[in-house]
Amino acid sequence: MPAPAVWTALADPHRRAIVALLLERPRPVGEIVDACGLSQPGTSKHLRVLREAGLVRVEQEAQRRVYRLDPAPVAELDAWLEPYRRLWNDRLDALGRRLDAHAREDDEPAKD
Amino acid sequence: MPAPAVWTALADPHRRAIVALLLERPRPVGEIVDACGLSQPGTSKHLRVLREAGLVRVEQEAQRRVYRLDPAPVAELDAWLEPYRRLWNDRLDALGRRLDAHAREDDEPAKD
DNA sequence: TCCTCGCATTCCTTGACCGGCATATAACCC
DNA sequence: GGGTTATATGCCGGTCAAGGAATGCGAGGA
Repeated sequence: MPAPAVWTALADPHRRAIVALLLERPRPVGEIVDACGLSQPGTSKHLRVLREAGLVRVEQEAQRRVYRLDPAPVAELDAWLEPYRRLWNDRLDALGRRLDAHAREDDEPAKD
Repeated sequence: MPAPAVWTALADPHRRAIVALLLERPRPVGEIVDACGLSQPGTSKHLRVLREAGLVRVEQEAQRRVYRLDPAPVAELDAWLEPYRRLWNDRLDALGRRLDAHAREDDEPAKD
């Protein structure tokens, strides 16, 4: 169960964009500012939210601060999804069974 | 890429609770009201948000309305997570490689 | 037909969040 | 030390969401 802060952090499109940027590689703030077309203070505040949610980590590198994605909370999201995967796996299984059935009786008229 | 509405819908803890309830089985509104300890109108409004995000579907059954989880948006969430899985899979792979290396040179002194 | 049950919608108030601006802070360079 | 670069924080106005109370509305039952 991901921390609620993770959900609220990812609820904002700008922050999801930032997370996507950091997926490619770690970046200093200035680069993020340029990429997400927001003011520097605004970007910094979003980074704060992501930081406090544990989604990103900062590393001070000379006068710049490099932000890096932390995999753990995203992994928790993945774990949260786990029980839901049954939903569409069951559907695929059922579809597979019906396809198998059709293959075995492939010269009978369709009954569906 | 899940619709933004899916993210905002799941950002609320009450709505996540409702989704978890509907994961077990479809339920009429009254049951959801009892379970999530919220007023009936409040619950109904949350259900509306979930409905408009496509996360749930309603089926009128006599005088009751039965809500049922729709797998598609959750599957989109799963797809969104896909590129991020590399993050912790890479870590596991690296760990695995190091374990293999240790196994192969298991009488040499550790160099890490 | 009237009444009741189950649910949705509306109005309202409060609180949270978003974005911009101005400003503080900290590290580096001269 | 003074100035510059890079980032964070505080304040403010606008917007939007959440929860409660009252109400609307359709389906069934007497």
